[in-house]
Amino acid sequence: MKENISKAVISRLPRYYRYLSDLIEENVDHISSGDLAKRMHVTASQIRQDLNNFGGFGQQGYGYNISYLHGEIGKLLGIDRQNKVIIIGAGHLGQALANYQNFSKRGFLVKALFDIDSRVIGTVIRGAKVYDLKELEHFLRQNEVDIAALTLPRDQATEVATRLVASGVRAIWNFAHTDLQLGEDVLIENVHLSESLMQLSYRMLAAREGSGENRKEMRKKAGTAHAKRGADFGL
Amino acid sequence: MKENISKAVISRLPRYYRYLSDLIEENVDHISSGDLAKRMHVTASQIRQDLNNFGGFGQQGYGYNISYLHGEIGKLLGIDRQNKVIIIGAGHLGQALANYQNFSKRGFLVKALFDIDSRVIGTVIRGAKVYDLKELEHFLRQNEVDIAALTLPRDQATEVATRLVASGVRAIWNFAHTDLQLGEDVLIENVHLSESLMQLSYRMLAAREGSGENRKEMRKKAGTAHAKRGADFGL
DNA sequence: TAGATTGTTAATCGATTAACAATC
DNA sequence: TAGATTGTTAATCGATTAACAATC
Repeated sequence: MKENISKAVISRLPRYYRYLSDLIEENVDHISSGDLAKRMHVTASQIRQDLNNFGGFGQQGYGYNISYLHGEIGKLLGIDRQNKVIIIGAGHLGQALANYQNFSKRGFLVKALFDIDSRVIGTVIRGAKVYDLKELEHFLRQNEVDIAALTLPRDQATEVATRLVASGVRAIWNFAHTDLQLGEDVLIENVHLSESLMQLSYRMLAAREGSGENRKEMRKKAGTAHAKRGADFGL
Repeated sequence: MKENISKAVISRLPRYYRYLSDLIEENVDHISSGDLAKRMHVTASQIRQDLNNFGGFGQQGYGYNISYLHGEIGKLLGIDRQNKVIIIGAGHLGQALANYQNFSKRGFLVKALFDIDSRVIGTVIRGAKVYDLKELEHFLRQNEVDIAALTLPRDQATEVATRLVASGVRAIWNFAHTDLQLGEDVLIENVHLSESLMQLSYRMLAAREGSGENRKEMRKKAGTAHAKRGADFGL
């Protein structure tokens, strides 16, 4: 197994895992890189290169045994074990995560939530209690925690993250719209929802321009704008 | 302005935008690529290359005017206009999105939500009404919609997406854990939360291995495992 | 003007794709 | 065995970084 797997490869592993899960559902027991490539709309070369970063999971003339490969990728992703998660911020997003079935299915267990709002403190969400944020350090002394999800406003994120790290948490799943600058030994995975939405918005504009339409003068509905404005701009 | 901007560049634009917003808050009025690079932990070269895909926004010997550059990137990202959004699935995640202030601040206006659960149908979230999903087509005939966010279970995603596209929606922000296969003219931006979490989980394991520890035998807390197990595995 | 810093070309690095010998 | 398909090397493509002349 290679030492440094590139981020691009890692980002594709969960997708392979998902497609293999689907194939198991369909009772397929093996598949070639070529056939999997067709399903996933990638090249067979990429699949073989990606997998061979971790070992030779296939067999010449046969392809890949699906349940074996599924298991191996699961191990790589740490899905074969339990990961204890706490959620800081029990607003809608925090509650959405706590309720999300896909996580517990993959071994991510929400052990507690934390908030500063007395209206949610003390409530229980899918078996996980919402604590007062003041009790964070106390909780972390008593309980092992692998991952902390930050679903709180940007201006509180840095302070809470610092407290988490001081109490030994080494992996943060950050939904706050800020770049946390913590120690080198702290892993941070960012989910910046508004950035994702802005990328979609960019692509919408680019697509409109690509189709020969003008940006400023355009109506929202592509079809309408086309008819009304197309002639003005050399379409 | 170049024709085809790479996905890598586009994905960095919102981050530039955010840092520029922060600089405006700090009343800084211009900055060199070198200083911005330091703040953002990227290379100055990358910043200059990225920006020059869209035009020469800077000035030799001076740097970049922040409010001008901020405005230009905003235009590129489509933040200077209103984008009408509907949300399909008024569960926790859908409600989290509907409540998210950052979106409306950037011109993304939630016009309506849709659900099949009679307990939420008819309620109003930040001024947006929750409709019965049956009324989707009727709503889309009466109202312009730029973006539909899909926050519903995986097994309903494809069907709803097909209906959206049939009714003219051309941009989908997909939170369902599946790859939607729609027409070439339909833009899809995926947010696969569980894949993000799995990547974090992968990196946790990789970090542990990198520090010379054994995976199977290890305790959860790195410090403890180190002391207890380090000697066993050639540390 | 002199100094600073951009815009842009060239060099490097990394990731993807193609090709094919190895082998099941 | 013959055919299929992997694992892996080589070729290509693209993205990042370095360098520097242009210029404010």
